[in-house]
Amino acid sequence: MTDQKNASTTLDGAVDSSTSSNFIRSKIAHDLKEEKHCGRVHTRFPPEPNGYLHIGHAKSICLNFGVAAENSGLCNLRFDDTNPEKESQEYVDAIKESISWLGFQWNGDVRYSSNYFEQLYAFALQLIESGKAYVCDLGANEMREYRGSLTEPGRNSPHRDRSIEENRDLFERMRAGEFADGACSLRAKIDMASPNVNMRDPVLYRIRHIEHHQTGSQWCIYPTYDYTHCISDAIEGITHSLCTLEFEGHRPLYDWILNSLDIASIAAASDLASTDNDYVLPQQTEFAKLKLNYTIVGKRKLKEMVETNVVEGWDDPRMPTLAGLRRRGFTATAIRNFCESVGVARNDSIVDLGMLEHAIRDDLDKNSPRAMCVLNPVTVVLTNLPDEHLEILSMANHPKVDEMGRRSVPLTKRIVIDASDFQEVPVQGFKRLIAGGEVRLRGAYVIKCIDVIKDEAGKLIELHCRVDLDTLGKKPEGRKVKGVIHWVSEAKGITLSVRLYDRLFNVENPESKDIKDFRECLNEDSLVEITSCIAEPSIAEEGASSSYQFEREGYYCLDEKDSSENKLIFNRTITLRDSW
RNA sequence: UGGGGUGUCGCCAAGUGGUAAGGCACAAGGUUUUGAUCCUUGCAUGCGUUGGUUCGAAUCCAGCCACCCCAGCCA
Repeated sequence: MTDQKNASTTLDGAVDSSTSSNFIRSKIAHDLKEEKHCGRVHTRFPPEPNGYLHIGHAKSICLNFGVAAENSGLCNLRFDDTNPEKESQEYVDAIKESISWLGFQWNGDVRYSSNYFEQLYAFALQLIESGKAYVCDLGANEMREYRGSLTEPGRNSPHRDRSIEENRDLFERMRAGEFADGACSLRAKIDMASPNVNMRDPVLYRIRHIEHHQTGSQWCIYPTYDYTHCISDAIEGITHSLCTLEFEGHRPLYDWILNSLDIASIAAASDLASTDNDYVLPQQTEFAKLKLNYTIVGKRKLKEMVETNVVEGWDDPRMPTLAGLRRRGFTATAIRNFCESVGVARNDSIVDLGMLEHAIRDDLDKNSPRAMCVLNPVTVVLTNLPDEHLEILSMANHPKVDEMGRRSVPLTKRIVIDASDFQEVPVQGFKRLIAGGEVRLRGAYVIKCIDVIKDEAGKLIELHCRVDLDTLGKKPEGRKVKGVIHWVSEAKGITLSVRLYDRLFNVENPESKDIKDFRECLNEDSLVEITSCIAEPSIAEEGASSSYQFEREGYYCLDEKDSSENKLIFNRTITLRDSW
């Protein structure tokens, strides 16, 4: 397991404690008051290990772990691994890693639905014995025909009335491997005419002669989600089974399965068997998924983006995965605050990316040390300084937090400033350096541009400026200088690369049905790399932070994966707000 | 067209019959050696719509409209 200590990358690690009411919190409070589950609150986060976790999962994680913690309850981590075809150990590991990073600790050992395969099988036998399940030989296509449509009832399978003995025998032989994939399945005997198509004799078990990442070749029949999920919840003593809205129509099935089983046998198979709690069945409650504009959170599409190299991997900093956001420089605190601010409701909604951006700026502003880095360097010669001038200036690491200490910044005769901070003929409202004008060098002196040096083609070579030596730490006399720009010593600065990230898609809703292929709306400029940036030397010193606010530019973090000792690469997490 | 859901400010979202919280965004001021942060102010006579009940309705009732989910041996 990963270290939970470093879960939060912030200094204080505080998550906003201001929580607002939502219908799930209210329901739990109500259930507690009624002593519905003997005062217990036990939730679970149940991902299928078929991909990496993304920002949408973060909402569910925060909800499940959050409501448990708020009520002195527990939250399990359970991998819903009933479809080995799409799953892998790599995903299991990545998911655990992301949850820990977010700062949550699951109750006890990691669970797997596959832990319960033997119990699930026994319960299936129980259903067969009570005449509530049967083995059906219909193929997938035939089954679809028999199911009817949204407006027409289905028809009973010709195998629906097999005897209990025959069903038991067939099911045992399914397990024993006597049948090929798809040859038959175990189905619940409910109602082929139900207006809820989920209740038209759903499949409980299917045959798959395939290796499972947890159980190897032990099984060749695998239980379906609908059959597995409710029973797994019941076994783990889950009180509140929280899931997203699309499972709403499955709730009657969730309840049907649990109510069709002998409750004493469920209680006996459950984690609560050895306690003196009265056994109460879990209840499913649905909430709306988190969607973000300009973002795709569909696992299938994210996977496709990885596989077709639209991005460089699941942890590409442009990805909405937790691994990607982390590499981009998002903190766990920011993500948790964001999830809290978004709330939990039943409305289909698309949250504005601005909310996520606010959450990360808010956290980083409070906790990131400041440094100066010039992205597009232009040389400035401070003409009235001696050639060998070397002055060490002390600057605060944070403008408001003294405890973050100070750093040393060298000033030399030749420095660099950003190309965008100089305009020979300024546009209206420009308050940086202009020919003949003055500007403050952040943390240092006021300088005045006295000469603009160009080559024959008119291309800017360098700027000659005079330093007003009487302006260190004080305002110049008799005039006001409104502009402040950042700078770095040309000789003492260190060269590094910076990756500027932007949204991956240039349309608000890349998951909209009007868009056939997400490739149509890819933002070509989602990654721009600049390789000749110059930063103050403190960022490469022993014990330096891995994330900074590069003043006047934005928040950046070291890319640990691609940086090497002689080549630092910083990822831009987010720009500063820019109201100019 | 069957069933299940949802409609409160540009985006989230509280609100559960007593006269529309909050956040984001936006706008205007102020502070500032980051055009950042911070502070202050503004931002729904209105709660999909039409009727009804009531002294009083976003909240209750009826109709209508819009959108979402369900016809995998996926989850």
